[in-house]
Amino acid sequence: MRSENESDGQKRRSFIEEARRAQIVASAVEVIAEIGFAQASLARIAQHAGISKGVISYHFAGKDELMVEVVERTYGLIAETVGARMQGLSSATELLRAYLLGVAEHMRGHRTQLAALGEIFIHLRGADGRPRYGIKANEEIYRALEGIYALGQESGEFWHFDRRVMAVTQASAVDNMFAYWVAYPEHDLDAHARELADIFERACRS
Amino acid sequence: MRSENESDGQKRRSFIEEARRAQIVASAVEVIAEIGFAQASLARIAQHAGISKGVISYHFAGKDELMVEVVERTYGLIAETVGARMQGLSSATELLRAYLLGVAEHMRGHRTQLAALGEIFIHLRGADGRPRYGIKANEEIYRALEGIYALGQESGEFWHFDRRVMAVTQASAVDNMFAYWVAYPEHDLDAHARELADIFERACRS
Amino acid sequence: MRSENESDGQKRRSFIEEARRAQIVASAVEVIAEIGFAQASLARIAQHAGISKGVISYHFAGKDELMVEVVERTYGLIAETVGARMQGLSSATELLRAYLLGVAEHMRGHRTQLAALGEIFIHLRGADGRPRYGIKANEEIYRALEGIYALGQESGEFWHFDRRVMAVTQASAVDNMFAYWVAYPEHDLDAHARELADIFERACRS
Amino acid sequence: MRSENESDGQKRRSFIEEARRAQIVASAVEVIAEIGFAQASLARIAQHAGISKGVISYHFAGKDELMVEVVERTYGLIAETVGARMQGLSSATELLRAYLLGVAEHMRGHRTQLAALGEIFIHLRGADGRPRYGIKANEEIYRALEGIYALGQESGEFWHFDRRVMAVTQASAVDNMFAYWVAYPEHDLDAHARELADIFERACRS
DNA sequence: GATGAATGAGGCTTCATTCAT
DNA sequence: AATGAATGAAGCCTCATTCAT
Repeated sequence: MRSENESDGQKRRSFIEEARRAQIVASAVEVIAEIGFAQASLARIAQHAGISKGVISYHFAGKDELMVEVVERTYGLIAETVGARMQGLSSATELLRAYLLGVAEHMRGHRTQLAALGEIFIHLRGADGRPRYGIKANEEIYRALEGIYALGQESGEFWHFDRRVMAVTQASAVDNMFAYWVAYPEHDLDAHARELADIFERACRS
Repeated sequence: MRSENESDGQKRRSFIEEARRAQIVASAVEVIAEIGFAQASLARIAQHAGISKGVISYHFAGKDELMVEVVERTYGLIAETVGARMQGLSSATELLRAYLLGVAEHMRGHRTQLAALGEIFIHLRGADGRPRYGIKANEEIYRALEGIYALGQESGEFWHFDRRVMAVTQASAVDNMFAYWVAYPEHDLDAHARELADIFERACRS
Repeated sequence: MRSENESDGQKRRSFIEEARRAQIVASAVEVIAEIGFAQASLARIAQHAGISKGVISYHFAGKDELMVEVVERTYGLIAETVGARMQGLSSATELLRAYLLGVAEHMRGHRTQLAALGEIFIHLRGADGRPRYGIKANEEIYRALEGIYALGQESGEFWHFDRRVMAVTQASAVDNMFAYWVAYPEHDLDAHARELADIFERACRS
Repeated sequence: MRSENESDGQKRRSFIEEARRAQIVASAVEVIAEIGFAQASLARIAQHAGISKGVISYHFAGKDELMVEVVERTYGLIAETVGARMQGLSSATELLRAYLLGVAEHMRGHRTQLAALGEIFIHLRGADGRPRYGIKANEEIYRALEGIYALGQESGEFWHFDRRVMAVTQASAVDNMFAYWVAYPEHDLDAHARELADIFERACRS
């Protein structure tokens, strides 16, 4: 099993292995986005990639590792892109708007990945049977948003709402914006994001 | 199979059959809430109810029909209760607040059902493989909220936001409030609902 | 899964289930004796019994449970038969002879079961990967033999040898007598047992 | 494949190949002793040796050939060592004692190899599905012991017991002494061997 | 000589469903 | 009305072996 080599933190993956992993991840994304997590068996993912079922087992320790890698690759890209857009902004209002518009703009070009990500977040469970990415996995996002709110409340931009409730609300608004867009592809995602920015600006400002 | 009789819309179910269906539905709710939709096999539901696996097959055409019935029974109860609380109110602001507080109060006593409902909404798929209760199943709620928003916008209470976006946002805020509470049982649901009412009042008012 | 009912200690098995379990156990014994534990897949056991593979899964929680049941049924019968033959004897020498001759006589009519039992003892491993019936499973036999030796040493029949070493030696002598007989069916088992009784009488007597 | 050259009986192996084979054999011994024959896949043996899986396939015709080589190397060493210790002795009693003490002393320093050897003896099967080293593989030992017994019976040291039964018994006593020691590492192997020598002296002497 | 990659068979398990009683 | 029994498909995983580089 190739994947055991990772333990020392060094990337020991050959070029070809990296390519295969990427290919398999891409295939998984497409299959999951199309038929849903529960129906996305390794057999189907392999078939869609035009490879043997065993290849996946060779490159990944198991289905879980594959799914986690899908999440990491996809999610990492998002965080990177959006984070860059928020660089240099200082007012809480600007930060929130940049976040909303940025994440929407990035996702506009990655609908399949978005759909797959959502499926995995919802369905993937750990060996203990509990969701691997449940609500609790949002903690990082909640903290980040709460930080921005605290900034705004200190500067007087925002009123003294409960930051946790606001964070949960705003995060869910973003999640559902995407879910709505995945369900209704003709929906104008950018306009939705702008409207959301307006709504939360009003909801937060003092 | 008994269930074939339902097609004509008449209730032909005997008392005993009705009782069995209710018992099975209740068992399904508990099992799903505890171990999740994916792990809730008919065998486990039957075992938890203390009955034979075959009984479920006898009373329900299949697993799907059982799940649909779980949703209908549980969801119907909510709509009924919350609808009653909104009766007689006229201002849009009041209606929204009544809705938020009402649904939270009702759910506070039905956490198991809430958790099961969420699981089924997310997981259940039709014979075509597409989600049976996806975002599109929210259409009814969206319409209802949009109606209230239109009221408020006409009366001048609300500014002229995009009603669909606001509906999607508010519905998601409610859904996630519950999801958060299911994950963190010690979370103060009523306080969250009140805060949410404040937030959306600010977000909507002109 | 039927087998979950056992927990309360009551036998809730229907007649037909009991028959099936017996049939499956018998099939497992025959297959294991013939082709060995490692090759005895559930598929082959089912095929040899003329039933579907799923039937085994229905009646047994898993392969492990089946194997354990094979051991219990077979081993229990031996202990019962041999125990009865030793009843009423008092001198240590007599007890040892009765044990050796008794177990041999019983086994003479159960060679297939003996072979299967040996295979399972050697091969079966628990979930932790360690042998389920290793040497340590002989502890009970060792204790029983040591009891007899202690009797003989107190009465003066036996010299003061190390009881544990003698027990390990005698138990292994019996095990290998059977293994030899399984390998060489024409070998005279009863004569071997009588010779063994003579050998250990000389080895023990003071 | 290199190994095809062996057929003519000549050693055509290069130094490096010989080293590799020894390394692989050593790795196999360690892995088998630790996790058991059934779990000792080629992948694990290769990983433990720090080499690629393919190397094993390159140097050995298959898993079977590797296992056979493990046995031959390990077993050969034992026979050599113990044989040397018995050189020059003449009385049957002395020979048996030297054998028992010698093999125990040698094994005391080779527990890993002993454990691996036991695992292979028990598990390895030929292409026909029958055990490659079953009881029948003990024939050589039986013959050797029988030779000593014949010596003792002729010289009058021993009574006229059945030599085959005694050989099977004594061989099994030695095997199980080791198995017991592998299971209970703190067990005093040498003391066990001395006790065994006493026991069999009493069992054999006229 | 050595390696990484790929394969395909075979194993165990789970499960919704069907059926005879 | 209910049950226990049986089925067969599908899923994931392991592994010895083969092959191109």
